[in-house]
Amino acid sequence: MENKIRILLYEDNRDLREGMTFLLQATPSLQLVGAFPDTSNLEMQIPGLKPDVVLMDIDMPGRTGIEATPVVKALRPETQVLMLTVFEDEDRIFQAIRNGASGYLLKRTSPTEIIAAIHDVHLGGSPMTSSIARRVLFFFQQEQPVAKSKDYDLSPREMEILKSLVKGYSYKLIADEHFISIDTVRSHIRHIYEKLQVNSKTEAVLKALKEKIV
Amino acid sequence: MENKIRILLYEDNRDLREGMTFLLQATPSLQLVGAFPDTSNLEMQIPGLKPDVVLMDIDMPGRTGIEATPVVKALRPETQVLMLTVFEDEDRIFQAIRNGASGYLLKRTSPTEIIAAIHDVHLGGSPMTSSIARRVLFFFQQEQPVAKSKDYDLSPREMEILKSLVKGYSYKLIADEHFISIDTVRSHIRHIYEKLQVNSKTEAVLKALKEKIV
DNA sequence: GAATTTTTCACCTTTTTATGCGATTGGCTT
DNA sequence: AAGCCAATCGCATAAAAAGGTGAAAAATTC
Repeated sequence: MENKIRILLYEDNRDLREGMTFLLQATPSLQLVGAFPDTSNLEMQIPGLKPDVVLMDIDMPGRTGIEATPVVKALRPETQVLMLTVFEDEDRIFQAIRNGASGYLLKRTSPTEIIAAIHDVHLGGSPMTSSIARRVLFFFQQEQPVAKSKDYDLSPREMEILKSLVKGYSYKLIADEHFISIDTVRSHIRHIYEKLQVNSKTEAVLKALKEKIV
Repeated sequence: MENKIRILLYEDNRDLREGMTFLLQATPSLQLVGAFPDTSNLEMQIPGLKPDVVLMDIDMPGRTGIEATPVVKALRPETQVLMLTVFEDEDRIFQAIRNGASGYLLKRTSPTEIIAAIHDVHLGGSPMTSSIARRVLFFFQQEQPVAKSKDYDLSPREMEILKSLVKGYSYKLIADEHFISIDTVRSHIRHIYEKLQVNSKTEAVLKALKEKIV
């Protein structure tokens, strides 16, 4: 069998910590390398214990799990952080995600699923309860209300040239990049302007960016 | 027992469709109200069959599942759409999500899990494979590099001019907008270029947008 | 109140863009 | 075979933008 997955647990509630410890130790594929009630020695423990997966409670005295997460990622980027919490509020979820957490489980998740989730993050997945996933998706849907990009019917070549414009290139550079003469670049850009209904590089670039035609 | 969950299936592959049909019909809590190889009659089927959950293949002849999803949500917002696909590429995932899909499963997901996922969406969750969840999370983490908006030390006036540049204005327009001479505009823009380390309007605009100094 | 920065303006030169009016080739359609 | 369009190139002109140099009033900082 391959090497055991090294687990480090941060959980302030003693009963929960001991319960989890028992669960983790009972699982042959996992190796619990530490279990602590707070993250005060995080800076020593992460490099020392080299965990593959950190199980992180959110509410802990001192530094919260959310605050500790980016520290873990900074100390050891390959370590995956799995948040474990009783709370399901939006703010915490997004903070944790932005801080680099790779998964987000509710504590009422069954032991079997927790074990499965640990394997999951270790394999590059992001386990989360489906209710949390829904919140994340919902947030996404809010984000980009306008995903429809009008069709300006640019030819393939014109599209390439437009992409170069969006890189901020001059006509000369674009010509070199595509091995065509500067007059050809002019020609293409003329057509692009017609189709996009603009008449300057800047306008074309802005339109391309705003309407995501690049 | 409560009412059965009404399922509508769109899947062009006949074997898969029949397999799914069998699976769904064998599940007492679900009621398959239709199974079609394409979405050509979507506009009739959704209001007629009133599905609670639509299982939507992504690749179908005619209208793809991604295109059909917003139509479903428009026709019947309370219907949950669950994408079923063999593909795991970023674009499709995000398109589907933005178009209103509530879950995203890979076809290799086991029957048990598919059934579980259906119950899940119906209860307001968003089941997705953990690998897809990872992509979604990763996208989130990318999103906000807001923290580091370098300080280019632009003066208030220069900032205003830069904003006008980002609107795509010409020197002349900017001069008019701010009631100053075109030479003054030039002067400001020169200073902006120096500070931003660029030497064209387009580059300045791109830098302003990318680094959010506007 | 002296020094510095910001904002304003001017003039001049060179480079880059925008636009008009061509043309040729090759591929695809009818 | 005729016609269309995409992609290539050329030349010419005008407009816009970039870059150099300088300078003076106004505001801010020290």
